Amino acid sequence: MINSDFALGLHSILLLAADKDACLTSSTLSSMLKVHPVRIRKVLSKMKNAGYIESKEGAGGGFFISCNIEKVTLKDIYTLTHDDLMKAKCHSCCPSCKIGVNIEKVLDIILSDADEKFQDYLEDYSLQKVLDKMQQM
Amino acid sequence: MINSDFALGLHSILLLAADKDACLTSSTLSSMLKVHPVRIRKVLSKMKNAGYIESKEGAGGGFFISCNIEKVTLKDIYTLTHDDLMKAKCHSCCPSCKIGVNIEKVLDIILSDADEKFQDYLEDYSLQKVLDKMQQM
DNA sequence: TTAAGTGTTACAAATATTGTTACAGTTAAT
DNA sequence: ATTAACTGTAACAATATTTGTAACACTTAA
Ligand code: FES
Ligand code: FES
Repeated sequence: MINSDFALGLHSILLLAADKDACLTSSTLSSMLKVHPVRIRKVLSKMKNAGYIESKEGAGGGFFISCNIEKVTLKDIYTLTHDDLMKAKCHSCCPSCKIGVNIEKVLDIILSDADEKFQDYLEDYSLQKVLDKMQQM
Repeated sequence: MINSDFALGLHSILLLAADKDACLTSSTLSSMLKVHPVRIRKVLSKMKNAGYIESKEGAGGGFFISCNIEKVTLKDIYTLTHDDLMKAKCHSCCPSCKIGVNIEKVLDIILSDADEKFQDYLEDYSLQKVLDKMQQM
């Protein structure tokens, strides 16, 4: 459910959020996070499309924060980094079974409800709040 | 978060739960679920250790339900099929950063709280309740 | 005694994730 | 205007994870 794009994207955006004036290149982030620059750009491009950060091409370019970090939450990062809803990889099974007909449907309902609860929880954490929580430790 | 052992295990145990007298072999389940018998046995052996089902070796053997299906919940199946708690695959990053020091710790706290909420939700669904819900559709 | 099962390990194949290369486009500085 | 330092993307390679297979010891019923 939580994939590593989430961790990577969050880590990056927190780094940008921590200093509103910072303009970090994918190469800089890359060496900080020990992850390939191209992957950084891919993940950050989603955040860019969502309007959470901006990027500047060319020499002296890079990425910088462009959102209200009190408003953007972990839920936002979560949705951005997860294409499909949480879904059990159901195995195709005999449609003749009384069970088979509905099990996938039922699981989908239950899991998407659970996912909703999960996201509700994440929604309570703005980037700012996460940053604050880190200070307190 | 939800892996396919969960779906596979749940599907199997529901099949057993649906008929208390049924004794299904891994081979039968295998052809119903289109999954290799050995994998079925692996997943079911966990359920056996937990006491939710029993198995009988030798000719005429197989798996059958041995728990109160009003009591065993999706949470139980979930715990059984997930070794680690939900954990963000954090990338090792410079421990010199003010952020780096705590980001992993904070994420762990937040995610394990969220996981708890998620499991609380799953705990509401007993196997019986899932079976009932399937009838209603 | 044999056929039909489970239990478990070791290994192979398939799939998914991650890294790499390549290159077109953009910008700042010289 | 040329160059160096960037982003944006796509195609491909390497790695890691998941899933399937084969092998074999052990158990039980017929
Ligand atoms: S095998 Fe899925 S219910 Fe029949
Ligand atoms: S790179 Fe993770 S916080 Fe420094």
